[in-house]
Amino acid sequence: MGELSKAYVPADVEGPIYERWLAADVFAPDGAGSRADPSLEPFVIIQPPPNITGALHLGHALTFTLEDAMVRHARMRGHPTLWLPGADHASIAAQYVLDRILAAEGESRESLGRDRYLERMWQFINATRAIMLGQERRLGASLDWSRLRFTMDEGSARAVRESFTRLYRDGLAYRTEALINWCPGCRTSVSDLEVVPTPETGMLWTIRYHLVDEATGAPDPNAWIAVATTRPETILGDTAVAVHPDDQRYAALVGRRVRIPFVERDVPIIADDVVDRAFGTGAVKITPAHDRDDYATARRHDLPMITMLADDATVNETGDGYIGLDRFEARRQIVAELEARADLEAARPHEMLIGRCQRSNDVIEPRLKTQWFIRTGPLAEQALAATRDRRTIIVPPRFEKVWENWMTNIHDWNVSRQLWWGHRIPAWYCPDGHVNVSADAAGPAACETCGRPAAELTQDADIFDTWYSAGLWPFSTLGWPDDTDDLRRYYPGSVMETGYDIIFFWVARMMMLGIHFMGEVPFRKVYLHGLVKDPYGQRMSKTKGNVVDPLEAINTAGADALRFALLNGTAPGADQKFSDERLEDARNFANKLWNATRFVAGARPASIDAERATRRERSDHARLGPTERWITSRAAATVEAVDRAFADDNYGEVARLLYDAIWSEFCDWGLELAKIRLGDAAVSDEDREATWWTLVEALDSYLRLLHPLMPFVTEALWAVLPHFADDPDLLIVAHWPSAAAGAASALERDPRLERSVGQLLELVRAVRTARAAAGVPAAAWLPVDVLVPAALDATFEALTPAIQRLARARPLNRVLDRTPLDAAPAGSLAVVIGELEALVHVAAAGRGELAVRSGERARIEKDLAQAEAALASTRARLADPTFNERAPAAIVEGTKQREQELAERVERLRQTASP
RNA sequence: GGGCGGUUAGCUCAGCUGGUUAGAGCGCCUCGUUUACACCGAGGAAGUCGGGGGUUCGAAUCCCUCACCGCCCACCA
Repeated sequence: MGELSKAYVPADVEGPIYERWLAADVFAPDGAGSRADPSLEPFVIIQPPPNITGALHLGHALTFTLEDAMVRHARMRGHPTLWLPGADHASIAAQYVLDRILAAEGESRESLGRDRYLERMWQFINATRAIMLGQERRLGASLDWSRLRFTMDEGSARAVRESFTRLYRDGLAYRTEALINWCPGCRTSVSDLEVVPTPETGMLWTIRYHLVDEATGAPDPNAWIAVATTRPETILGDTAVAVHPDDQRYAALVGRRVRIPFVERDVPIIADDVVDRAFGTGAVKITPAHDRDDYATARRHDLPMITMLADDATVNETGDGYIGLDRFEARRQIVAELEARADLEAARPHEMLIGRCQRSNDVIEPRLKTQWFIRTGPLAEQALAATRDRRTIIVPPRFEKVWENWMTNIHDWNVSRQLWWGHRIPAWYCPDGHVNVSADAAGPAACETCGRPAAELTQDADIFDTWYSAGLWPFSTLGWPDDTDDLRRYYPGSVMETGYDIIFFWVARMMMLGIHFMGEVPFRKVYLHGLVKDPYGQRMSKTKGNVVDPLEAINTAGADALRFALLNGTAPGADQKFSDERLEDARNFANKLWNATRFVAGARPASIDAERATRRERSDHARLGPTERWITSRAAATVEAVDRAFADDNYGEVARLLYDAIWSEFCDWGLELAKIRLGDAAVSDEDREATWWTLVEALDSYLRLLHPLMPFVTEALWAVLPHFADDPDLLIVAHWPSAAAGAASALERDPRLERSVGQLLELVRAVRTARAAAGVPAAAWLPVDVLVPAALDATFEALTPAIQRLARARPLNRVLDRTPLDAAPAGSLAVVIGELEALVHVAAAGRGELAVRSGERARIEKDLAQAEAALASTRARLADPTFNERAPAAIVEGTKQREQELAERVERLRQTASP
């Protein structure tokens, strides 16, 4: 047995313990210290590799805590566990961050050039990655560091090239010119998911387009069609005006032509269902190259598509008179000019949704680009089939609907990014326009179509969307495309744990790519956690300044406290508010546990010497009193309840259960009861030892149960307890209490005993209440008479010293019949608990008059009124024939019993209220 | 425009498939130098379970509806 310092200082225990785990090599499924049973199914967590861009936030802390709890739980149950650490290169996010750092130094992407920029990026991310991994250790994450991976390492690169080549070969990757989301700030395309619809008040302008006179070919100054638009600058790219086919107002105009101002282009008026007759003027300008609807309309009508914006969102060479102007400046000038020409019919504020870049917040411009796309239709179908036939389940289930909806309406995935930090698209183009896609890092030896030598081929300048390599994570990290042992053993994963906010970004892509390349789902279960918000329910963000730094929380309260605080408030898929109070409460809990263990360690009977106390012994059953059996039974009940909560993936429930069991049961009652026998000189050594071993037994179980949530403090405390011969040195690899070979499986439930002891504990509570109500000094001894039914006889006898001490009740007299109670003297309070009745003689403490004094009388009368009301409603129910007829017998019986108890309670209280 | 979640004590939340008098932590009030812990212990005050309707012997729990808050999805210029 070891020693515990008087004060619990998390910082002193956490660091050294993590080092011990590392030294013992217990994290890896095949580590030297692993005690995994190879015949059990491996438990594999797929974790979202965090972005290398910076420090971890509380959301990460929740992720790591949940996953670590899952892994530790499975590890203790004997499963080989694999939790593979990693980092995501986060191309657009990383470039965004680095660009800002460079800007502060007066440099830029352009000034450095691709090679030097990437060099700089590696420096940057190597530094941030080290910080990030250090934070994961501080949190206690039991990741298998021997398998550390990165989405930009060679293994990922190979998987990216190989997978993309196969997708291309299978017709699931294609290159085409299409309308994509362009972020002028990031200078790249982004996926639909990265466009954030932002409500804004813009303007809706009504503009006149003059009809072209069919005879002269000139615009008619007196004839026009008015269109409504929120983006007048796109006039420069208009190639038609559309009206609804059934709109009588414009029926005669369909087929006529109008003159587009500034660019002086004549375009047709067409009819299309897409037009909403009720909106604006009922006529819409069509700008195919810069609007999603218009693009679709143009394709139906075979209209020309004119791109009028450059990459930096200035007007390009097609925009006569406005060339080089920023889009918003061009808009301003165009509106002014239209007004000057009297072609601006109206202008009014308009509420609308503007697409903004998730990263840079720039207004996204839809525009035409030639890019690579993944054909998601067939892939999504497979992913849907997998969730529908439950090969992968989603927790909580309500997200299945969201999943279904998204997967059935999925669009093809634009994977080209005009960025530098990421995996280069493995496509090479020959001057004749032939496309070569190659899994070879060096590219094809020659054009596969025309045989031109490699030197004449040029590789696509673009890189992949970050989520492409992330989507390969579950198998690229296990050696794919090679057929490795790891891949065979650890694919598919058991649980994919992540926040619900990246279900589409990441989970969906892993499912689609995993099924396609591996022929089987990448994971059996998707566990989604919620967002961690500030105490006011606001999303934490750097700009709001309400971000809680996990490291700071760890430094002030300890990693265990942070972990417990996060889990204590969690339910699958539910957001939680995080506050200092929560953290403090968790820290207090760790402290409580520390002190309870310190007490148990220090309470070792002298008859067990230090040497003997290094080996765990089973408590001698014959010597266990009701107290000991109660402690054991409650611990057994907790094991059962915790197992159920784990099975339900309800980690918040696990936390609550253990908090209550350890604090309110084990500490408040168990330890206090045990102190009686431990400190009683009249008790035999053997009995005292049995009591102590009982405490060790219960505490040992609680530490095991709590370990997945609070690994550090439990590991430190477990070290001071005696262990069985087959226990390991470290709790992290010790058996789970309910596991078959569990060291603590001797715990047994005894519901009848729990009820008996429970009633006596209630008696203690009632005496305390009476004492407080009557204003009896805490130190004073109160005489108490108790009427004990035969069934409670033995238990009462055994617990008498405990009741005396805990309630400060002395003399504690057993009375044999009710007579003394019926003749309750003034200055005595009657107490009725289940089968027990008692009289607390407060008068004996010099407070007799208080029993009938106004304050106490009001109190008793209130209790009486409550009891009478309860009795009345219970009787009313029993008098109802339909209740007796339809309610289950057990309920009816219970209600009858209740009626009896209430009647007696009312009688007692009446006597007390009016002596 | 669809869809999801939430609404329980001053605050943060538990209350599973309907069944005694709805619970916990924090905060608040009273008391406490009992040899694990004041990051503690004992006791207490505090809730018409968002509103309305329904099903049922019985509803915080199931159904309908309304209100408010939050989120997701969606091509109305």
